Amino acid sequence: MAYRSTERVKARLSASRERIIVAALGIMAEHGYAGCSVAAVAERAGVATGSVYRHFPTKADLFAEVFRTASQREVDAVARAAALETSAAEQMAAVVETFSGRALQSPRLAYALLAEPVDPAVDAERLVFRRAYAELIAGYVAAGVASGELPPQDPELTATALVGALAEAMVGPLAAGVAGPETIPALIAFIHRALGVSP
Amino acid sequence: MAYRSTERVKARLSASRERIIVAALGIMAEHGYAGCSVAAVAERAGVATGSVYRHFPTKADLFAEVFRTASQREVDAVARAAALETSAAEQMAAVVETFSGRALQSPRLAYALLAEPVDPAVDAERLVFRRAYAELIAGYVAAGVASGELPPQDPELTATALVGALAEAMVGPLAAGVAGPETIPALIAFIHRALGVSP
DNA sequence: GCAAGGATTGAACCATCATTCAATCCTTGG
DNA sequence: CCAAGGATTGAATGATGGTTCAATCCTTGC
Repeated sequence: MAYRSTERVKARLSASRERIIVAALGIMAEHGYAGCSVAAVAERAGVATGSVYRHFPTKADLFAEVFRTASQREVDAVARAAALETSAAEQMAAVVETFSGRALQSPRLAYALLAEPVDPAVDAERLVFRRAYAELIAGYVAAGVASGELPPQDPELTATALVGALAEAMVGPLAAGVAGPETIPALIAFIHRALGVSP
Repeated sequence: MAYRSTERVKARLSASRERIIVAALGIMAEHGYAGCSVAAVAERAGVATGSVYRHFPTKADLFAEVFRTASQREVDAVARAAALETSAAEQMAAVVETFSGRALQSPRLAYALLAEPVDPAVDAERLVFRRAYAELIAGYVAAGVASGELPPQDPELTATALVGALAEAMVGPLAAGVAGPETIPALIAFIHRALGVSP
């Protein structure tokens, strides 16, 4: 027994794995999911095609993880921004501003995460992403209802519908490349009405 | 010149074409877009694989037309139901009821039309579908704003966001197979709030 | 330095379908 | 009935791109 994987090797392995994920994310942000062949990801990561399969059993598994990582980052950013606010109305305004601001900052990535046609197995990960947003929003809605700031409603349904509204309202601007400056305030107004925020 | 296509032949051709579209729709409704190989469509239509290409230059063109046909049917049904109502509030309630009712009636088809991963060229057709709904709704919203039933708002944005909300709220139930009986009334309540319908 | 065995390579492999096309069948006008 | 030529067939073709694997390289402990 002359070889057993040691810390140094393990570190290199996990660095490779990380580079592959970062490379995949980078290509997604630049060329969308469509540009993400395994060969392209491998080349950008500086490894051979076959090495990708040391770390991920299939391409779908790799991209499930990529989606998970990227999505988590988005949800975290939105949650962080919303947590600075106190009322449900302000929290939701922060959600919209952060979500749209980040999406417009990286439109290609946002489009890939939200709407680009992808492998069905990866698409499933999108549901998780959207549900994470919905959970976040549902929390704010429930608190708002409990405190009397918002009228009685099913927080889950409201949150799900709002996620859909937000995503749909962004797809147009993302395709166009920019959103008119009035889009985001108008969207916030819409969402405030939908929540039943009293004017 | 001993052969020139005659009426009878033209009729047979267009019947074939129609059968192909119907077959494609049927398979979509039963097995989703994923089950729609050209060979499967051809077999169901009772023609050879190659004959499909007498009528459509590519598979994407075939399915663009299939999506267009199916979508138009949906939009028409919704428009017909909404046209029976007079206030924006009632019109939107009719939109939601018709849309969700039909979706839950043919969940597989609804999922394919709304959210299933498809060829990018076909996906583009979905945008048209969603925009058609948005236009329809925008008309009702604009009328409601003009009559003073609804508060001032950008009808296009409201309509787009509502389409997103509606679609998103249906994806869960479509995946689960059924919607709880309270889902639709709750969705109507949400949409009424979002429109600013006074209670 | 060396043998053991894991890590890495990248060209070959292969599965999946969309698409094509040579052969065949049918329809038409004479 | 015939010849012309379009319609139809379905097996072969081909493109794509994920996946594999024999060969090679590296690392480890002695």
